[in-house]
Amino acid sequence: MLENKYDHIKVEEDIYQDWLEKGYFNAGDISKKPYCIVIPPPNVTGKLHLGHSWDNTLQDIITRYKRMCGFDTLYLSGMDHAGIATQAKVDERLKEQGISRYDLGREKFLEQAWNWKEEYAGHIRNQWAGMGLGLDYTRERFTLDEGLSKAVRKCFVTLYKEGLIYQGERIINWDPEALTALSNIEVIYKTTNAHMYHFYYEVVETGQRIAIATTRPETMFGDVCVVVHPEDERYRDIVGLHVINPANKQPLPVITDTYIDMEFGTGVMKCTPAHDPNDFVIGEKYGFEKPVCINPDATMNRLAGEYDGLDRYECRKRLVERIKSEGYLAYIEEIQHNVGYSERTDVIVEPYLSKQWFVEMKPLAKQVLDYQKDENSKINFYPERFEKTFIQWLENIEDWCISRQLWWGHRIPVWYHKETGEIYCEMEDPKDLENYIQDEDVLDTWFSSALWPFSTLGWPEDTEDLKRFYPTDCLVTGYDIIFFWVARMAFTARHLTGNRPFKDVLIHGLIRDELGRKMSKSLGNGVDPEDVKLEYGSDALRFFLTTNSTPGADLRYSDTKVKASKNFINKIYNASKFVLMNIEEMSLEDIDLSDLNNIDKWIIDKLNKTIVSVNRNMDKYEFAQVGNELYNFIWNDFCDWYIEFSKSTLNSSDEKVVKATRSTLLAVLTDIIKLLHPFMPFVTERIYLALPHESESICIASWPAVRTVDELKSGEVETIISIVSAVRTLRVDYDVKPSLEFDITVYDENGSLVKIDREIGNMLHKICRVNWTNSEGKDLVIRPLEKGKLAVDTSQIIDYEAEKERLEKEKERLEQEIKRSNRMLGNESFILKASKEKVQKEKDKLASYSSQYEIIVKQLEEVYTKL
RNA sequence: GGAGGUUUAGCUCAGUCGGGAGAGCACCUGCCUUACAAGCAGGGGGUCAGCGGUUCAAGCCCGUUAACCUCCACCA
Repeated sequence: MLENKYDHIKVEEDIYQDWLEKGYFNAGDISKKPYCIVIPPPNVTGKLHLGHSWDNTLQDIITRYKRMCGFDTLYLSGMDHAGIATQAKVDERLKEQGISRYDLGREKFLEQAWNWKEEYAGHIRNQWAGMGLGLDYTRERFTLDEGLSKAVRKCFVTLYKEGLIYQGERIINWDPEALTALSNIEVIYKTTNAHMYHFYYEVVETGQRIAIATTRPETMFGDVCVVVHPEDERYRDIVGLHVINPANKQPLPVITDTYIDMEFGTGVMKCTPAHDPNDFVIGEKYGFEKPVCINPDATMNRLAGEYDGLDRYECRKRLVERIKSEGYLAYIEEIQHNVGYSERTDVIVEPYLSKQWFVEMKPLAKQVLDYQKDENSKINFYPERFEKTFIQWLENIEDWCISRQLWWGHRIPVWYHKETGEIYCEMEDPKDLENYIQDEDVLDTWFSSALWPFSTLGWPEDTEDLKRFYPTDCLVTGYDIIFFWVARMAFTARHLTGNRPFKDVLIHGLIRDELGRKMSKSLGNGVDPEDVKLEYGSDALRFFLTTNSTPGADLRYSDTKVKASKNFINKIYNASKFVLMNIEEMSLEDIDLSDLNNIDKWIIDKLNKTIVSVNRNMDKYEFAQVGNELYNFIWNDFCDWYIEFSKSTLNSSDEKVVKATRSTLLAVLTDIIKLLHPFMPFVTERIYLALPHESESICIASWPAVRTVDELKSGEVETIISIVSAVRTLRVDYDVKPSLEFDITVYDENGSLVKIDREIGNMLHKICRVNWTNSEGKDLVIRPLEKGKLAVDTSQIIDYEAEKERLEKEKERLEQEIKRSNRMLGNESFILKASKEKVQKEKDKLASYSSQYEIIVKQLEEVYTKL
């Protein structure tokens, strides 16, 4: 039995633990077809936020749906070591204790990091439990575990041997706080107020001055030349001569290159090959040295002379002052330009010449792009437009810097021979390990994430799980990580497994606060899923998250909408209570749908249509549609009409009628909670177990199928509904007190009296007293129905003036409709070109309008005689 | 500079095959009717951003303008 009042905390407690103990989420029934979604592994850096709740609920909905549809469903659990992010957190914790990671050393630091991981993995699992996620924990993986480390190594060694991973000295993005290289996409460009410094450079040979601009004067200690366009008349005379670098007084050769844009600035560029990617290319091209003048921690080095050891910005400040005092500062321009910041540490990234490991992306990207042209093996994006984003990025891809100067991560599987310097890169460690030194660096976190869909299933071993569940069926993730993750999984999968990593990608947006702002720590506008869960329940949060946006769109958190979801759940709970208290000791075997009355058949028919449509939309990941349909069916059709009708039929003296109603109530409710289960697993389980049930848990119950019942007489229930609605409206129009009596007569479209069903009588009885008599000849209010009309004796209360106004208004509306309809039907092209059904439909409408119009006009005449 | 998105009721958003504009919340009126006041019944409210085109028919397709948003690239 259900508790009298719906209490989400009580309903949601204990259920999850039971599910886990029974092992419903553990895949392995090989008699069924497999279905697999791997969880996007959350970082073990902290608690999960609302974005995770959204992402995970979508995955959970799909897998619960598939499980009920009879698939051997694997929703694979796992977490990500999150290199930089976690290392920063552990650093921070150590700092609170007054120690740095260098005090500890690599080994001890990693111990700390593993402790951190265990701690946060526990928090994360608790949060998953709170959200009700049907994860298979027996297969849980961690990006740094043994198996995945092996996969990472296999990937690295393979690509290395194919020449697709290489070591090179390039300009990379350097994070001077984390002291590591970053990939291009880990740099966030922000428009920043800055200065453009224009300095004078004196030509050695002639003494003339030219102006050159820079935004980063401190890098001038690394300048090797100045460059002008070969066709630039202004500088023709000084090409081949030298200018004095005002920073260090060293002469710089003036060279030409067509890279220079004559229109930009003064048309002269200083070239700093070690601190700028474009300058690097020029430096390479002309064989210049590439002097580095900044240290990894963003202080200046010896090349900066008197500024040696100073922070880069302090150096900039002092250098500019000095140059100014020496008379070589032309002017300082206030500008706005894009400055790169580290995604993780938010410090300004330094473009920096450094020896790093790279993946050559062009050939790998090409494989994916070719593959996207094959309808049968491409990755299908939902919504489709994100495929374009994906493709454009791959088409313009640059090599991926994968080495990181961190400790927390996969150590690069490369050893250097101590004497020969020869490189060793194999699956096994070198036999004579003492003769080698391993590369100090670790791999980008995304390098291991890129293998996630197959590494978690056992790759590179040819495991049963890999054979069975790979390629996975669907990946659910936000559009913000298509580049970081989706694209990289696509190419590793294609190259290493010869397959797509997943058939479908369902993309969602970002979750925002009530005002549409991104949720962030600095704004303090984050909403904690735990708080929402406590106040409204996990089911309500899940229903809100998944039925309030279209795929790919952002979602605003809305307290009132979560509350509305909770109210919906309460409605279902109460409806279930009603059903339970009316089905007596009924069991599933007692359900008999063979002899139903029209209203029973009507709700079953509505249910059938709902099931068909829900299935279609579930398969398209259109969960907002599903939510809407279920909401309308349950609230409007089932609760507002069917349950209300049932209050009458349940009291019937005819046993058959009672049985049919009970059967229908139970059958429909059972299907309703099954249809809702993926969205709100807790409350539906609670109700399911309170009802007579087939399975020991709704998690493993079967998805509803369309039920066959005797054919429904079309339109009859709609007619009843329209009569009831018409009377209700009348009652309000005339402000009828419940004690007043109505005499009501209903005529069909041919003007014959319609016999009123007991159900209608009972429905109306709740709002006013109704007598079903032939009331001809009395003072009547007439209201047209879609077919036929309704006559009500309201002689005691009628207000002819008000009635006239209402009728005039209705007459006008009908006139408009008739006009519109006539215009359409009078249009030859419409008759000729529109489908037969459309034309017939329009004719039917016109007929209905016309008959209603006639009724109104006649009634209006009546009313005018009374005025 | 390139790409994409958004614009529909007071607010937040749906709108599938092109065929009479929808929901939730808010608002107004009346109801504690024995599942539910977290509720019931009734109601008001829209130039579907503007302009043009295609079509018998456009919120939907095409073009264009505007405002806002996002991503990518980025120049001394």
